[in-house]
Amino acid sequence: MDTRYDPKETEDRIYKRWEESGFFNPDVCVKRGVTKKNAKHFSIVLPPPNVTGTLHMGHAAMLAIEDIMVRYERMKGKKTLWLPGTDHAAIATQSKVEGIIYKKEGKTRYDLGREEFLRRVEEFAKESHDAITNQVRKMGSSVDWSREAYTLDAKRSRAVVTAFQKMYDDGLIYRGARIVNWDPKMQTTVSDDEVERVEEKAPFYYLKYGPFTIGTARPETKFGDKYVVVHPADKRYKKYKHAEKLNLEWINGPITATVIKDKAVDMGFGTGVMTITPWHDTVDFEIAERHKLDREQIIDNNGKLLSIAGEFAGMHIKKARPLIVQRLQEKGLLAKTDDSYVHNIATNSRGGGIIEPQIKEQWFVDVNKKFVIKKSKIKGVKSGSKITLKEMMKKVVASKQIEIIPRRFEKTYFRWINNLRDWCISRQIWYGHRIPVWYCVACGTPIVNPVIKSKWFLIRHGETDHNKGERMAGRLEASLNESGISQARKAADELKNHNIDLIISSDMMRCRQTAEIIAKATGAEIVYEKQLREQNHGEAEGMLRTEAFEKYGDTYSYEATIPGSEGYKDVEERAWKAFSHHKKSHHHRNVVIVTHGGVIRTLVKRIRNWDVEQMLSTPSIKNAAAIELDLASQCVKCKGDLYEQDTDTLDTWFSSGLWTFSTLGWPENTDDLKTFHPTSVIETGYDIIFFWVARMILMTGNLLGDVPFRKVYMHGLVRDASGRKMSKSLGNIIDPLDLIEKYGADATRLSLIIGSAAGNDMKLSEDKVRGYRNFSTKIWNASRFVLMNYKPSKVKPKFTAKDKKNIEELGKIKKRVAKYLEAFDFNHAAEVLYHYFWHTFADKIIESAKPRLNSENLSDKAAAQVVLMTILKESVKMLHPFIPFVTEEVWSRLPGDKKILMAEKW
RNA sequence: GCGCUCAUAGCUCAGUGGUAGAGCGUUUGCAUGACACGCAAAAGGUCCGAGGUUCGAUCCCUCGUGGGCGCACCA
Repeated sequence: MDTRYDPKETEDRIYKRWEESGFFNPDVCVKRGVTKKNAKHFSIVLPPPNVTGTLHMGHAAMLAIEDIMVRYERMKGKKTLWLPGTDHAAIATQSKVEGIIYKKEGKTRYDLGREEFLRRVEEFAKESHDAITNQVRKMGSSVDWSREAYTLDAKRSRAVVTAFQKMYDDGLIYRGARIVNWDPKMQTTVSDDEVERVEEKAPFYYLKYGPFTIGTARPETKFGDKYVVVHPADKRYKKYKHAEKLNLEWINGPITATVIKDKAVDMGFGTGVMTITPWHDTVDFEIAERHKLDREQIIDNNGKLLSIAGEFAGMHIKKARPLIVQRLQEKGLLAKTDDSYVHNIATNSRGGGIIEPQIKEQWFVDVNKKFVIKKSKIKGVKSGSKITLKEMMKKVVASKQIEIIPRRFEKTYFRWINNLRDWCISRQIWYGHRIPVWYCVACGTPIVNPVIKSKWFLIRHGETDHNKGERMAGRLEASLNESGISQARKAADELKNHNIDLIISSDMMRCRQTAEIIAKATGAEIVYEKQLREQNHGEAEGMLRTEAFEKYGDTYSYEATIPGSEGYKDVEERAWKAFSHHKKSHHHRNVVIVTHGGVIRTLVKRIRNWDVEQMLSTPSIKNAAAIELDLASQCVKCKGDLYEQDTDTLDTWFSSGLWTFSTLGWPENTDDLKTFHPTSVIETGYDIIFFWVARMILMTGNLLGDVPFRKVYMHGLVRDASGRKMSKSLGNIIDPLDLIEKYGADATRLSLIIGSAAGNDMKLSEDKVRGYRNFSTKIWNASRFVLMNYKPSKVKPKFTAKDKKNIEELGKIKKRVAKYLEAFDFNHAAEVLYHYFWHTFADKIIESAKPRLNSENLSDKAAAQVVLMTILKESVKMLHPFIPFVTEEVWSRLPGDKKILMAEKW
């Protein structure tokens, strides 16, 4: 044995041994007699790391703490499960991948299209996943890999859909138009919690608004402001009555303003007068709600001004602002400018842009609506009683059914719940769970999670030279040109993923060719249908559009205008008849309909229940573009049977909120669910108490009528040696893998445990890690010494009083450590052990044993040997949860049975 | 503005209603048959300030000072 312990040589080998032993899996522990069948359970789900990259020191701390708990409980004989997994982290991952692609290829997600973009994200997520699971192993985490889960895998997706449906049925999920946080950069809504306020210095303008002076930092929102609000108690504006109308000159000319009195106004701020923009401000929105005021959209989804802005319309707000100020100045409406104004602007914390509030139709979770809690396991709430999500969330913590460690975070928790508004759960990003709602194509009625009988695709043929040349090609035959062929191939490629059974195609050449390409890719049979032929243009066949237009007038009319031709009306009749007929006979098959631009327009008109005008004002779809429809049971409202799924995805926290039970097999009532839920502890950083902890409580309360966990243990943030947050921009990030490489996982773990209390941030320096690396070496060498002096003999040991005292002290240490561990005080547990092993065992007990080990008095010698071995064994066992690798390695070299240390009795 | 939190040795941090602790660092000895990633010693603190409760406060309470964090507002 070497005088230096080499973690690099040891750790991977030992982790492999653990994995192969199967003892990470509680079922194996029971089967192999390590755990009793009827033992109590101890379960933790690993807070799933985001697949946005690799693990940082915070994750390392989390893994260290959880592994201590888990190893301790396992050694104490509990049926112990630590369930690992990863989180798709929808918006964060998408944002990250979008950034990478843009940087590398200069392309946006729209350039790639939904399918290709998602493929790229999945690829990235896979790499992250592999890096993460490798790191989790390197840390020595005793997680049960056989149960590993991903928030976006099939089982978890099923849980998400089931959850959505139940909450929808309970009336807790609703769709409504409300003001939301819109991120123009990522083109999506974000939840209130994901909005991060950043300080900004901006000029503050005082504007003349009739007899009033109003202040604003955002003149570009002011176009539509026609309400002027003052506090009802403000004496300065006493002479203006509520609802009084005033005519005044504004940015783009004279307007009529209405005076509103509302307490939301802060009399002390600025002039105490404000105008409101309900469409783009939460407070203004609420004022408008209270007084039933008009709302008007000023800024579009891209941050550009709408037509209300007059000549500024179409301009980005950033560009428009100085011009608008200039205009105001020219009109004499600018009273003064304050350049020292500092305010907070809302940004999307997940790598997005500056938030522009918008009123949008979105899906929400209603936190104030009562629902019936059917089978309640919540203290103080009877089965069958009614409760709101907010009330339930408060109750479980107030009643101590869930204990938060450290206690002070309860206050933070309650505060958050009190301020909680309905949770916007729909996102316009692509990576995530599609919202499981379909809309009837004809009337828009929503249906949650319907049984889809089949998929129907309407696809236009690929390009021909006639298309390209803007020629009237109705019945005129033409074949695909080169780009038409490649368009068709691309379309066929995507259709491959949909198990196409049948292709119904127009029998004209351009469609036949397209259909054949699709058939080749999908293996589906083709049926030709004459009724799907393109509109007959009669005399005008072969003419340029412009020529025909001159000669016959409107060539796009509903009624036929060209001699010998069909109008759209005629096409609609035959095409719809054919479509309906095929739909009836092939409703159980996935069908691709290949036809022409004009035919698709008329079919879409029928399917979507449009009027003629709407059809005519909607342009033809592009060559080889497809419309995807789902066929399901008849719509309750209009009897239609074609549906489209909502294109939005769910907030990532919707799926992670189910984590404690979706990982255990819910909605199936599995053995795992019965055994391990509610979980014993959730251990996480205090920074995600709202995002995650609170939402798990919310979801579990509604879906299971229970709590997700008994205890919440929150660790602090890991900071650098001078207390700064570790971040890329500061360049002070310490990679856990580097530390492990240099000093070993044991040392890395201990340095994250000792000297840090629950909920308090910890500072980490390499010096500290080095110190604990030295401790590993100490254990190694002390063990070496005990071993090389341990020669079992037949002589009966004769123990001294000191020996007995030492053994007694060992027992006391054990009790103290256990007490600390059970109080989640890992810091002290580890410190006590550290101190005991080094300064009591190694420095005192071993030192004083040295002469006895060389003694001629054999029974005294034997006693010394036995005492040293006993203490060593016990110490190594106690230390194992903290520094599993060295202890396991030492254990394997001790005499006696060769059981694995992680499965020993503590 | 509301709330939380921290202030103890040079540094990083534990801690307790009764004479102050650890690691690292510093100083001084030691190549002592486990270990120099070590051993043996040592120096080093008005426990942020003021007041209060108490027989007694570093600890409990109040106020203050200075850091950190969260939430809300920001027209």
